Amino acid sequence: MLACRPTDAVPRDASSRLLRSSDTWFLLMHDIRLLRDQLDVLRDGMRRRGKLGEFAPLLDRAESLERERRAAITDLEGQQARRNQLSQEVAQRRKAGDDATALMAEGRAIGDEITALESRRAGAEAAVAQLMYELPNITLADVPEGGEEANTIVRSWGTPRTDGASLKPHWEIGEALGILDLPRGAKISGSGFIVYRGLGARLVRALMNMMLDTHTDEHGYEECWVPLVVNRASMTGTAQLPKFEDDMYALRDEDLFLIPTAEVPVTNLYRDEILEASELPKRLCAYSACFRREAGSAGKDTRGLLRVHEFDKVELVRYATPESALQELELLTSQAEVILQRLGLPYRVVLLAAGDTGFASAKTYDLEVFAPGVGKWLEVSSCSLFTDFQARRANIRYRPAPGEKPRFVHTLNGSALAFSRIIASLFEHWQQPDGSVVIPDALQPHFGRRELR
RNA sequence: GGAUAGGUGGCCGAGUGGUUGAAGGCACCGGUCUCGAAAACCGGCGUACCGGCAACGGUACCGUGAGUUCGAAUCUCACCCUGUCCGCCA
Repeated sequence: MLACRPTDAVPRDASSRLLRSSDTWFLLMHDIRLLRDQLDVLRDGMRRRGKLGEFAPLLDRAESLERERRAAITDLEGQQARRNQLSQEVAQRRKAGDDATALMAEGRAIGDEITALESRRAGAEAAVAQLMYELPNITLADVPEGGEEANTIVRSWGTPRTDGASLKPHWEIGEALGILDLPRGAKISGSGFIVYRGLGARLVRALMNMMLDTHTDEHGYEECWVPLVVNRASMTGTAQLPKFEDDMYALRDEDLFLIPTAEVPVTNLYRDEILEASELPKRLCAYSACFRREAGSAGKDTRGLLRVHEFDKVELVRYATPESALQELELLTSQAEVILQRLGLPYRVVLLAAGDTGFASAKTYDLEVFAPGVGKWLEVSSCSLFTDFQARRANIRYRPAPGEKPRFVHTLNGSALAFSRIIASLFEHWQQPDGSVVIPDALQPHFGRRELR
């Protein structure tokens, strides 16, 4: 139950609403109609991510499979209509006391055809779905084309310390103060697992309270405390699955996963529900531990707190109408920035280029804080607008007005903020020549002291 | 973990093999009435897919999946979830 390992399983969760039957076919990452009517939109989306070469053949295959799927449905439904008609006749004849054996025999034959057509439909459908699962979201028009090199710094705040040469990295500071115990973290769990002790542990608790208090009291978010273990349907709803299963910790005996971010449980809170327009924008926040295998990044940032398997984070989640979503991304980003400003840590806001934007995201701002001890900008927040990409998969809708048809919400989220890198930056930025670390004013009421020493 | 009762539309709730997409109620929308509102009354009101320019026609969906049958919300099996009782436990 508690042992963790990645699984290589394909979707098998009975509660998953995906890939089930034609009635839930619409629950896909993209509106399937794009494949028929606006293939060029999908193509252009992949091109902007610099992945047209990778995805063009896939799109062509998907397009023809989609045509096959519809042809199968047309045939299938024709036969089903015949069967329904026939059954009615059987019923009538029986009622009248007439013989119906010939009709029943015909019905059996139709039944066989239906079975065949059904598997043809299911085959085409599964094939299209599998291809569509591979397709990332389409980035918005104002997202720069290209890869990481096209990321754009949109603004910055504060001034990085310039005495970097004489500054220590956070792990030296933390260990010297006895508040960071990396060797014992490695002993009890493995490398990339952190033990905070004494004032270090208290600092984590203070950060949690400061961030949550700010977002609930000042920004109007509802505080949630959510499970750290979620099922496959939730992981699929926010698009961690099926593509990134290797990055997750999975439980051994049950089809459950440790969350990589509170985004997963919080966004899935309203999975398969229809909200009233008056409930939007929905504003939810949660503290959680986050678990990441970091498969494929071995050797990168191995020291200290920069890349760990378990870290803490306060997450902001919003459900918006499509009309207000873009504005709300700006708002959400600024709310995350407030925390950095209050901690007095210099940071910059980076608009990610299309190729660097996450799989499910349509537009992302990263917040990078400067850590002068290691001389690096650290990503401490990623604020994203997912348009309806997640809402389709998780089937989260709202009714624009009473009596109107439901529409998919637009989901957003952002860290505000990730603790471990904040702690790294905080140690390094606020370190003093005597080895102590000053606690920023805004944190003092939560922390109860003015310095670490 | 054991026993037991259940899972039906936005919500509640009828329905045990044949016009049941599903009675009834609530909510919601439109109307009558009213100075206005409430109440009352009348009408409307699920989701998705396929075909069609459209009007419209068709199909699927009663927790999930598989099966029996000419025909399944209704019968069978498996699984998931919920309630109740017992056991265990922070």
